[in-house]
Amino acid sequence: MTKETPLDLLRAKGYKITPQRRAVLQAFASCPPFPTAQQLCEEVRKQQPDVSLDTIYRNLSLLTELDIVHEIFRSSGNVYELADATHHHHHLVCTECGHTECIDVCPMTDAYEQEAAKKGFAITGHIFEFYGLCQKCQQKLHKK
Amino acid sequence: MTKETPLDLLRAKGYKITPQRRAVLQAFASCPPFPTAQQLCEEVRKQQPDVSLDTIYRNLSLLTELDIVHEIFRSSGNVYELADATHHHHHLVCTECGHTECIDVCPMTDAYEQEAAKKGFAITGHIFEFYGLCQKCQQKLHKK
DNA sequence: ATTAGTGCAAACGTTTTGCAACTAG
DNA sequence: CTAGTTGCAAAACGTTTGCACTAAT
Repeated sequence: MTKETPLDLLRAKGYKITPQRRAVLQAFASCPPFPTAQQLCEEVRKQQPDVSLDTIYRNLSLLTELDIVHEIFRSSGNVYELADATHHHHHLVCTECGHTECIDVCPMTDAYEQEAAKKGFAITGHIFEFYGLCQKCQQKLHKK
Repeated sequence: MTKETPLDLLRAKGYKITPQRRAVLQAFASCPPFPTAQQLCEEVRKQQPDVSLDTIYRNLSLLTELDIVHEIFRSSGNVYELADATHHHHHLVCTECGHTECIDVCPMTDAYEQEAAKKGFAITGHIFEFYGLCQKCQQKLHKK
């Protein structure tokens, strides 16, 4: 029942703990929710001005592979969230401004797994996202 | 109860019916399901060799805006589907090869709308996608 | 010492843009 | 006629790659 930290997991898999890697993980705490690679990079650069954006990308893709972070596709660049910190949830995304909030519901059931299995699919994950207009954007559009 | 065709809708909104636009709409029929802009372009070029890819993009974005087609984000380039032809459904996507199938279930309920409304969101749409491995890719990975 | 990780620069693929020419209504 | 549409070329954007150098183990 010991909780494995991201760093433990990296070590366990034989990856090195570099200052850059530490910083990427920490950056999530001080970034807006669902940061882009860019935003994370800017955050990391406050501590380590010389990190390169590609290092951020490389680490994000490693962390995604290890399921330490989740990568969420957006038409205008992907965003990330720390996996372990958050319990399972889904998102409300404003189609105007991109503002994102979490919503504590999940429709996933065994029935879907079975439905998928009929087609030969083994489900490993799912996304359920709502698109709409946040309050601000509703007002803005109303005035026009 | 008259069914509005995509062309009617375009006309009604004051957009012109160009050969390129017709061809894009037709291309969906002869393309693999969930084509990319590239694939649609190649299909259109069989009839009209000189269409430019940007015209395809411009039309897809217009058609998406009018909800005639749906744009689905993928990390490796977005894909499209004709909205009207298909009843409401969701997708199974293979994370290895990208193979996509439809699944005839939808968990959307009023309860979600209300939950979202509490946070000031007006929901306009949603996506529910399952990720996993298709049969082929399961076998392939098993052999390794 | 060894292997993994880094920064740099350049490349990549998708999508968007400005513009002058064209065309459907 | 004329507003909307096109093709072209170039750019923008997020992301990935090859390489020689550096650093964690």
